[in-house]
Amino acid sequence: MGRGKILIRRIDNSTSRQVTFSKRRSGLLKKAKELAILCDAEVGVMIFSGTGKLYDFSSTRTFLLSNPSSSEESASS
Amino acid sequence: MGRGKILIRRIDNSTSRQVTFSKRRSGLLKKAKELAILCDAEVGVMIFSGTGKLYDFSSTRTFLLSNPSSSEESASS
DNA sequence: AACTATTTATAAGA
DNA sequence: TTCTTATAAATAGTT
Repeated sequence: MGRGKILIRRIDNSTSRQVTFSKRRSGLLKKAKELAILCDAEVGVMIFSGTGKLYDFSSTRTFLLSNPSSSEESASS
Repeated sequence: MGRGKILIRRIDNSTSRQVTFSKRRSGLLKKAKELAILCDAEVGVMIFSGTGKLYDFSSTRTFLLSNPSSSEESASS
């Protein structure tokens, strides 16, 4: 999906890995949200970066832990 | 992403909704797996269909039980 | 952080 | 309902 085809294996270069993490994390959370809306499904996604930072999405407030500070609630995409 | 553009809102027709659920569920789980591998991230996805059936993915066996800040497996940069 | 050439996902159809 | 394919969307590499 880009200028070239890639193999699905760990990206060695840490800068590239970080950039890809940022792009794909956004894409995954967006698709999770779309699935929940389109199909009326309950969807939860949790992503921890290498440094332990959490990025998540939950289609319902009480889906996983009811954490009010979770990061992707009702963002526009 | 298909023969036509769609709006992101609940699909009324239940047959279409089911077909889309099946396709997009697969796509979401695939992308979750790719993110985990490419970026060495911990990723968990849970999806419940309207009938309550669970589809999930976890990049690590202990995903839901471990402390993210203490899991530093194979970090090399 | 933007851009765009390409690959990939997928909405409709068969 | 599994397979196809035209098209929308995601994104890899670039600037």
